[in-house]
Amino acid sequence: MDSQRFYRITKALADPRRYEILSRIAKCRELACSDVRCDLPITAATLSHHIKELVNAGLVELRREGQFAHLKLRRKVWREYLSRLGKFKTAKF
Amino acid sequence: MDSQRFYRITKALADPRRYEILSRIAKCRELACSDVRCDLPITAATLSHHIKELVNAGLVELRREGQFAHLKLRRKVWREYLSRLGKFKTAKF
DNA sequence: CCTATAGTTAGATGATTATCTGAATATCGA
DNA sequence: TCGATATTCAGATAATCATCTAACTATAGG
Repeated sequence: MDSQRFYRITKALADPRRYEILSRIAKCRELACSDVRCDLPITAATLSHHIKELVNAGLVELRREGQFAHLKLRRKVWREYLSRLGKFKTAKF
Repeated sequence: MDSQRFYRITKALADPRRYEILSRIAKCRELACSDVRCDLPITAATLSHHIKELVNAGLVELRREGQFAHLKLRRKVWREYLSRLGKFKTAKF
């Protein structure tokens, strides 16, 4: 994982609303935007903005099918992110 | 680790400069502010601001001794953060 | 005491960004 | 074709925040 992706992911996680959105996506195999939003107090436009950030960061994959956009966590990327964060502390104290 | 601390940490990591600062602190047992800053292109005031965020997030411990403020990564908190992030993905796909 | 060094605080500024509204596009079902 | 639903886009706004300068406190060493 290169630094640019790493920082984009870190930034993407930093907004609580976006984190919640990602969390919902992660709990399912796949989820449509409208299902993500169901009881969140945000407009569709705002959700669309957050989804774009998550896709840009490489954390979420978007598959279009008819009227729907299906979202999926890219679990490999997520694992790579955790792995890089885990290597952060190099010294052993 | 409660949600407030979790979000503060996530936010604290989201600025690349602050991440670099934390990274420097993590590589040592303890480090003075001036040593953290040595070759960073920021003013002492800016560093002070970042340090405050890291301390507020609970990631860094500050020990005063004479003119110096010694900084140390709170490794237990860091481990707890990683652990919570790791539990993020509950579904198994 | 004086000066240099370490760090903090207060206030200003400019950039980023989360959110909205309103309009647009696309697809589906009747 | 018409209306409903899903999503996106463009532009505006308000909040957040990284950074600076300038002034401040505190300590160490002559």
